[in-house]
Amino acid sequence: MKKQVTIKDIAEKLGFSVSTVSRALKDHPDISIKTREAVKELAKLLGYKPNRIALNLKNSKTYTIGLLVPEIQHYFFSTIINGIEEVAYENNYNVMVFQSNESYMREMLNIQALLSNRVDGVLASFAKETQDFSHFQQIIENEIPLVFFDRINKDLHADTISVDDYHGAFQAVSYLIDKGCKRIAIYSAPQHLLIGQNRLKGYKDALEKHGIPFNKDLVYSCDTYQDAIKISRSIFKKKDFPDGLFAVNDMTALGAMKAARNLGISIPEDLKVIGFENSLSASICDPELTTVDQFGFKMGKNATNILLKRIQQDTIDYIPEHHKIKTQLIERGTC
Amino acid sequence: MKKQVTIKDIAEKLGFSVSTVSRALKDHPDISIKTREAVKELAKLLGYKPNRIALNLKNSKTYTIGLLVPEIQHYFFSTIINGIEEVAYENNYNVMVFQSNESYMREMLNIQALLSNRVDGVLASFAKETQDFSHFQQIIENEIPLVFFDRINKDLHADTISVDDYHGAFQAVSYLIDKGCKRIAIYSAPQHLLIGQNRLKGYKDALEKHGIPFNKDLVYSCDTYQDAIKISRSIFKKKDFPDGLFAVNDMTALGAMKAARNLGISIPEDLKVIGFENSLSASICDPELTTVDQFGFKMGKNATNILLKRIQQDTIDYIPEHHKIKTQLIERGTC
DNA sequence: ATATTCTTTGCAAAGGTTTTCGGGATATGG
DNA sequence: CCATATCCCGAAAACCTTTGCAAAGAATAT
Repeated sequence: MKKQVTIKDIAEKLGFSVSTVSRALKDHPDISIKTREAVKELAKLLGYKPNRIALNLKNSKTYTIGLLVPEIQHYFFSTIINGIEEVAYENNYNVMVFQSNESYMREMLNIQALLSNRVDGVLASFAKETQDFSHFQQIIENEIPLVFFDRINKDLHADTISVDDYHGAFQAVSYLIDKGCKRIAIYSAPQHLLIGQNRLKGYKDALEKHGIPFNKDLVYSCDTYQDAIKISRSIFKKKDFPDGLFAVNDMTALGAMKAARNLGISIPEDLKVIGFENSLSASICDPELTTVDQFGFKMGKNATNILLKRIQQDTIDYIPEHHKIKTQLIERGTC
Repeated sequence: MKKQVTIKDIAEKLGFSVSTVSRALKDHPDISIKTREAVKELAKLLGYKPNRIALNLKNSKTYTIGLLVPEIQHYFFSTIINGIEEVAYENNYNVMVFQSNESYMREMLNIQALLSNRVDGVLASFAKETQDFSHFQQIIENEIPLVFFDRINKDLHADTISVDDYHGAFQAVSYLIDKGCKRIAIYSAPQHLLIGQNRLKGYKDALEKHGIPFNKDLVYSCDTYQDAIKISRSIFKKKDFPDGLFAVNDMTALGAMKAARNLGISIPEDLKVIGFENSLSASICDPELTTVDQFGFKMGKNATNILLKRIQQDTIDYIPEHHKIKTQLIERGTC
C-alpha cells in the first residue's frame, strides 16, 4: 500500500515543525499568514488528507456507528437502513453494517466486532432467536450509546423506537370488521417478540370492542412467505375458512393471497386480507394489497437522530426514551 | 465515554512493562508461563479488548472494506450487499456502506469519506449520473484495490464483475420470439451505461438471428416502476401496441403489467412480458413474471472474494479481471 | 573464578495528529 | 536602555499497540 502524505512530510519540505503545520492547516491565529498560506499550498499540491485513524486514536472517537440488523435483504430493513444512512451522511458519520441472519451466535460475534472497532454508538434490531441480552449489556457497560429499533427490549438502558404495533393491529382488524368480516384469522410473529405480543393484543381488543369472541384457533404462528403459502393452503381447504386475514407482514399476506388464488378463493369477495409493512410488492400485486404502512425510512432516520443525540451528550446518565411510530392504514383492493 | 482498559492498565497492576504484557497476550515464547498466565487471567478479569484503532494506525490496515451502492433499498442491491457481508464476515472484515442515491455529487463525497477512513479496499457500483470517473481514479492512485460490480467501467485499473447482460437479453428476446412474438419492445437503461448498451445489443442480435427487422421505435428509455406505468399507458393505447416486452428490470416489467391490466390487455395472451432480476415481487404477482435471474447474492460474494484477493496480494501490479455472471431464464406465467 | 549461553524482561521507537506549555524574537512604552 | 507585551513557532506528551534491541539474571561450561 502506498504511503499517504502526512503532516510530517509537509513540515520537512518546508522546514517547519509538525505543530506549526498542524496549526496552519486549521487556521490557528498563532500562525502568520505567510506560513499558513505556504503550508496550505503545499498540502494541496501533495494531496494531503488528514489520517482519520490517527485522529480516531487521539480523540477516541471514530465517527462511525455500528448497525446490527437481522437481514439486509428484507425490504423493511433495507428501508430503515436507507433512513439511517441518510442521517448519518448528513452528520458526517459512517455506518458499519452487520447482519445476524437471525442467528444468536452470529449476533454475539457481530457485537464483539462492533466493540473492538470502537464505534461511537450502536443501532440494533436483534435476531428472532435472541432471548439472552448479555451481549447488548456489554455494549452498555462500555458506555456506548445503544438504540434498539423495530425489535426492541425495554429492560436495558437503551432508547427504543418501534412501530406502534398495537395500534396498527387494532386499526387493521377494526377495518376488517367494518368491511363485514366475522371470522378473522391472524398470522402472527413468535410470542416472545414484543411485536408478536402487541399485535395479538391489538387483534384481541379490536375483536372485543366489536363484540366478536376471541377464538384461539384462528391464531397462527407464521411470518414468512413460504410458511404462509403452506399454512394457508391447509386453512383454506377447510369448509369454514376465515373471511378475513390479518397478516404480520406483507410477504405473509401475499403468500396467503397466492394460496387463495390457487384454491379459487376470490379476494376480496370470499376473503379479505390486510398486510403490515406497505412494501413495494403490496402495490404491485393484484388486487393491490391493503396494508399498514410502517414508515421504515422514518424509523431509520429517527433512530439515528436519537443515537447521535446520545453520542453528543457524552454521558451515560440519561433516562432512555421509548418512541413509537404511528402506523397508517393504506386502503387498497384486498378488503 | 468510559475509558477502555488498555495493556498499560494490566502492566501497571502486575508490575510488568507493557511489552511483556503484549507478548504474553500473544503467546510469545520469550515469556515465562507463569507471567503469561497471570497476564491472561487479569486481562480476562478486566475485560481487556485490544484497541483496533491503535492497531489500524500501527499497521495502516483497517480490515474494513468500503461499499458504494446507488440505493440500498433496491432489491437487487440489497441482495448483493447480503453476499458481500457474508464473505466479509467469514474473513473478519467489516463493511462500511455508502449510498449515492444516484447522485454524482454525493458519490464523490462518499469516495472522500472512504478515502479518509483508509478502507483496505472498495466495492463500488456507480450512480446513473456518473460520467466522469476521476474520483474513482483517486482511489486507484492511493493504491487501494477497487472492484466494480454490476455497473462497471473497464477503462480503469479495477476488476469488474457484472451480469452477462448481452447473453441474458439475447436469451430473453429469443424466448419471446419462440413464444410467437413479432413486435417486441424493449425498456432499456440509459445508453451511457454498459448495461444499456449490452442489453440493447443482445436484443438486436436476437431479432436479427430470427430474421426480425430492428425497429428503433420499439426502444424506450425507461427503468423505474413509475416511468414504466406512464410510458406503458401511452404505448398500450396505440392500436399497434407490441406483442412482447423485454424490460430492463422486474419493477419496470411489473409497471408495464399494471398498465396493461388497467387497459384490459391480458397477459400473456395479448402481450408477453419478460423481466430481468428475479426479485421477490416477480413470483408474487399474477401471473407470475417470467424473468432473467441475475444472482445478486453470488455477485456480491464473488466481488468480495476478488477484492480480498487483491488486498492480500498487496501490490497494485496486477492485470484487472473482468468477470461475467451467467444469467438464467426463469420461466413463469407472463410468456 | 571466569567466560559463555539462555531465559526473561524492559526500553524506546514508530504510526499521525492535536495541544499545552514555553521560549525566542521583535516591537512598544517608559 | 530596561521592562513588558505581542507574535510565531517548536518540543513533547498523549492516544495504544507492536517489536527490534539491549540488558539483567541465572545457569552452564571451561
